[in-house]
Amino acid sequence: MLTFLARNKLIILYGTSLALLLFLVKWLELRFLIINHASEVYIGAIAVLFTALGIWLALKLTKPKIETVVVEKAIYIASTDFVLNENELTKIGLSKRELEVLQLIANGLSNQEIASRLYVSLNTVKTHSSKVLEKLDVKRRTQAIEKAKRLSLIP
Amino acid sequence: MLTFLARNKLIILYGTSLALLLFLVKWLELRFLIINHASEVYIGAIAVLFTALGIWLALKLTKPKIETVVVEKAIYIASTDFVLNENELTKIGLSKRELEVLQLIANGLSNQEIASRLYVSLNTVKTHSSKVLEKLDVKRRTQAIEKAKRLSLIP
DNA sequence: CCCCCGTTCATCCTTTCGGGTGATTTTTCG
DNA sequence: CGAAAAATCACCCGAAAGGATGAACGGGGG
Repeated sequence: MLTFLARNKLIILYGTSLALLLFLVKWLELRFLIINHASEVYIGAIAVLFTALGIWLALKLTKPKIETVVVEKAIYIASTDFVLNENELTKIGLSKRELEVLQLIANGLSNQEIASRLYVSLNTVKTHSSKVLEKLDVKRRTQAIEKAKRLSLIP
Repeated sequence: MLTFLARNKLIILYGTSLALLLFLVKWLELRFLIINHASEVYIGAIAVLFTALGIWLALKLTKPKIETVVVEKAIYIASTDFVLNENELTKIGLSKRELEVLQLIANGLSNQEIASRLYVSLNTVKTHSSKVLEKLDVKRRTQAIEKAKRLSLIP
């Protein structure tokens, strides 16, 4: 019931207004029929009155347009956690020992220092280091470091 | 003159319309005075006509109001942009050239490749490289890279 | 004018890295 | 169990990096 009133609010308003207007017209018509020689004033009044009514109705009936503007707001997230890229690791085929040596190289250790750290000989480290360069398809350890970080093999 | 017209555009338009309406009213009045017994129809027609005219005028004279609603949409972006740590750079005292060479070392270039890139001799690059190691207080370029990244001197 | 700093370049020498070749031992997997 | 892969080790040699020393030049500031 209330929804019916709300939905048809404009129609009811317009209908009531027209009914009132017709009543007003009839009433004015009867009064001016008595004063017969004043018909020109009567007509002029009606013209102005109903023009104003039309303007009022038009302003009431037009709804303002609603325009939605979407503004994208960038929120930056610092990503500092390293996650090993297992896919790349499998693809490149580094062994556990080779990856270990690569990490120590990237930490700035010399071959001899790595050998001491891992309790192996310098020759062993050189062998692993060479395999790392070969599998990463690079020419020197600085390139290996850069590529391994880029591929998320080392942090 | 033109500004007067532009500023009073509505007034002039409304006045002209009213003049036209009065003319129309007078004209209709003369025609319906001839057919005297049809005064009721005449009045009804005037009422409807001028209501429509008012509506038309209102639509022409008023622009529809546009209401703008701004909606913010959050977009999350991982922050990968490097920001140089100027404090550390000043503290360590690397020159522009030295920093440039360090960056190229970290990109995996050999000394000879850096020399070609910068149009200088290999000796010049070795000199800068040595100064970089000295100022960073490290023993080899892999250590320099690691430290420079840690201190946000290079991306 | 002198001093300092940055840039460039050279030379000599040492150390480290990287390529190549080969072998042995250990571990993993079908 | 046997084959393949991984790990370990050795040796030779050249390339590259790094240390030390020195010099020349230009620009800026006192």
